[in-house]
Amino acid sequence: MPRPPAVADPARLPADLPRVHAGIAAWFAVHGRDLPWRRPDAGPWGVMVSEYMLQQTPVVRVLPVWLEWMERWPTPADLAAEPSGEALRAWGRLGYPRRALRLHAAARRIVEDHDGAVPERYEDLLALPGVGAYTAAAISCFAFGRPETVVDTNIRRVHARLFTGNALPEPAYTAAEARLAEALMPDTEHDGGALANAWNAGVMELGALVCTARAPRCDDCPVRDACAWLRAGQPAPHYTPRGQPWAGTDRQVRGAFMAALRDADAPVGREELLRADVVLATGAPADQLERCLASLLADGLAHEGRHGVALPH
DNA sequence: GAAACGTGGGC
DNA sequence: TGCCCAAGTTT
Repeated sequence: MPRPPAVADPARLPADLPRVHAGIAAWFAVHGRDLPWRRPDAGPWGVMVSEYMLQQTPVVRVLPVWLEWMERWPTPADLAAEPSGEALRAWGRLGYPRRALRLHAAARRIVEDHDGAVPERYEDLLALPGVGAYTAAAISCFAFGRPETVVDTNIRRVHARLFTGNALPEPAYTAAEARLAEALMPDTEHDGGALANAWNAGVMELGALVCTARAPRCDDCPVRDACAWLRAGQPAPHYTPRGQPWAGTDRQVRGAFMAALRDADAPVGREELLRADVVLATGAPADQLERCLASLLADGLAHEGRHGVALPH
């Protein structure tokens, strides 16, 4: 079986790639947001917490929760010393609460296996619960300046437009995209990772602020002259049918149970929990309520003891 | 590889 | 109003 080429076809890279690098770096230096986890005093743990919270959740909703977390748990050991239920409660309504559970588990792993310090290496980060390819690269690069190739949804969209000429990337991440992303990384052998950090962060920020999914602000783009999508006349995206509706789903019902448990300061009797206002508001039938509660218990997002159901210990 | 997994805001 | 989207990971 032939190996794929190590880098993207050089013919597909723009001849003025260095100019693109410089343009985005300069734009980022001026327009990049002053987010607290980008400040030097945030530290690796601050970066790590932000990356978990930002998985599928917008910056504006993460900001206040991140500030609370960093004040309350300034180190992995501080979080590791708490019951997991405290992490779930402090997670609030960020969504996908298993991220809080995994971040708590990762903090305990860091204390046990890494002497309480967030690991620097991609492979060590990848081994932590809740850390996938994106998050491992992001922490390694943004917290430690390592030249890892970071690819998130913003970066995929910028690449699709700037270099491939498509309005949006395909739903599934392809090997060709990964090769392109690798090939685009600036040569960072001798600069301590500063170029890689600026490139990854700059492209991501460009995607978040200018090269947005809908209504991109191309007039404000520092690399519009090099954009394959603009050159092609901004062809419209072809939307692929999306996932299930929200109303009536297990996700809605599970979310309602978690909201009820977060608001309770003591275990709630099973019958009382099933009749909580937020739970009843879902209009879900009894069998669905039972199934969802059972799944939350199985996932470790809730715990049932003698006195009722509560967030886990 | 598809499907599941929360929540809220924008157009 | 409904559909789309938001710094993904896991099974």
